[in-house]
Amino acid sequence: MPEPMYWRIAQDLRQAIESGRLRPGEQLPTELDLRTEYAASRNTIRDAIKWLASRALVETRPGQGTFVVDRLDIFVTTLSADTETGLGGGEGIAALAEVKANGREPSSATPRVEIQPAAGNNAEWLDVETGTLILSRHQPRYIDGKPWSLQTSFYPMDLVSKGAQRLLVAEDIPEGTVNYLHDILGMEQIGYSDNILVRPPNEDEAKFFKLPDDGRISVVVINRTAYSGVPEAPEPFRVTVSVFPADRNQFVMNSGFVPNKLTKPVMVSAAEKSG
Amino acid sequence: MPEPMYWRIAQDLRQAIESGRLRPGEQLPTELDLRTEYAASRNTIRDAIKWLASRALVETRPGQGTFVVDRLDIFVTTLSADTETGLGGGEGIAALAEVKANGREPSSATPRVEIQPAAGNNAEWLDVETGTLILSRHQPRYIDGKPWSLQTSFYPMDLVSKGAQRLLVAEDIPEGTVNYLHDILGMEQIGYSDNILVRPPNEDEAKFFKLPDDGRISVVVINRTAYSGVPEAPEPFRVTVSVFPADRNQFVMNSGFVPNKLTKPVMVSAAEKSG
DNA sequence: GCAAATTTGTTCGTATGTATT
DNA sequence: CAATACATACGAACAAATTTG
Repeated sequence: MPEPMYWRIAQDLRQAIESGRLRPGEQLPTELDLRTEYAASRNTIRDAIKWLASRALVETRPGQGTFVVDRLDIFVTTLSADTETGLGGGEGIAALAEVKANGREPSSATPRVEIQPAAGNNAEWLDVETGTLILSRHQPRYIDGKPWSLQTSFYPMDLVSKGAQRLLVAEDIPEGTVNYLHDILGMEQIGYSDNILVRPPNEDEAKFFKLPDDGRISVVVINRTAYSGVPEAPEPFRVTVSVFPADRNQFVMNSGFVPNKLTKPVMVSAAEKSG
Repeated sequence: MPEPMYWRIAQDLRQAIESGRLRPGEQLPTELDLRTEYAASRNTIRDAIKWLASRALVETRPGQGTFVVDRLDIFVTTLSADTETGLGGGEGIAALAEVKANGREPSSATPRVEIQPAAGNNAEWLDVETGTLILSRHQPRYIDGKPWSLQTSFYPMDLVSKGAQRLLVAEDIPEGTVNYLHDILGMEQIGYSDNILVRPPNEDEAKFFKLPDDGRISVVVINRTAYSGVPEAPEPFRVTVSVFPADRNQFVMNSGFVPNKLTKPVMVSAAEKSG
């Protein structure tokens, strides 16, 4: 008996799920049933279920039972710039257009606007001294009414003093801030740099995205620094931090010439081989 | 008593970690010590520790104890094409150069070459019928001797019959296959499309990357389809699947004009706010 | 190299609480 | 309200891994 019992039970159930014997959405036998089926104690059964739950293969619902996870509706965001509009992927109109092109309905909540001292990453990316006041606009975004991403943009205050007053207003800027800043200040976004990382969600994020509060589903964080000015000396004028739940989002980056087709999500089978 | 005891204990320990009272690498009190400290049973203490472990705040080592996780050495991979070589980010020489530019030593194991029927994603991306034989080259890659990524490339067999014999040989192609195919067949890589997703590791991956076998650390999968031919009708000639552990890798994508500086990893503080 | 001590891992049993139907 | 199902919490024993003497 090299492997612990809870592990062998978990493998058996996993096999049942991956083979399709237990279908997505289907309920597993109750802990008590499994207890007799495998001749193990309830705690051991629970350990096996935890093994499956931590891998997002099943989910438990108090008072109801344990269920095979339903495959989520994956959404794909294009991060590279739109070849036609030149707009950055995932930004303003480009993002909305992509959502709509997939036959889904985007919406966003009223932004929360704050003025705060720059700190850490933001100060560095915006190339300002720590403590310099900057403007932040925080906005939850939805697809088909379901939480999709949490987005916070940071701007130097001098954009406001130069005339971009609408940045201060807690109202959506439907045409996108890139377009707005271009119209009002003549600023051109000449490029941007995305940093992509994965980490466990914090409490706010878990709550907003309705992620299980055990941290097993990570979030993908995209830190975008946008530049204006001249190509020889790009100057940062905006930092946008977007947070997406990792279990229902994929990202696409195109470079050079690629076929112009709608990007479908990649099917990820649990049995996938890489070794 | 609204919150369960294990949760309150976990929060207390989390606070100790985030405040710096417990430093990275430091050992937590043993389960027995915590048992008396919090006047709880050992199982309850273990539930609290599991809460922390599932969020990658601590790690347990059998026979030793529980330790605050040491911050990992984050490596940043640039996915966008090198503006000078035009080579795809993360590919062959470009990848090696990036690693070396960071003062680190890249290496890779001997590739495993196989001929197999195309299936699923690969068949679709390479635009061949399911079951068509394709060539796969699988290669583990290391940085400073530590496992960094698992990479598998798929090629249509006709590249071999047209003369790219070295693809069949289980030997590294140091100049990169893009350069090799260009030299031997005159093929030009005119673009590529990356699909990025996050999922739990499979068993092979967990073993290779030495990830905890409870699935709490995900892997980032980058599916790159590379195209050749003419811009009006790009044709796929290679699919590369790269798998990276999510806890020590970040990715950068540049678009347009951005400052030409070495990309540093983003510091991700556990106390990060987004809401 | 071995034995003892320490520490976490696994497994059982039991009781009570909370959410849902 | 009652039944069902998962969640939390206690206690206990032995196994396995590691360090220490």
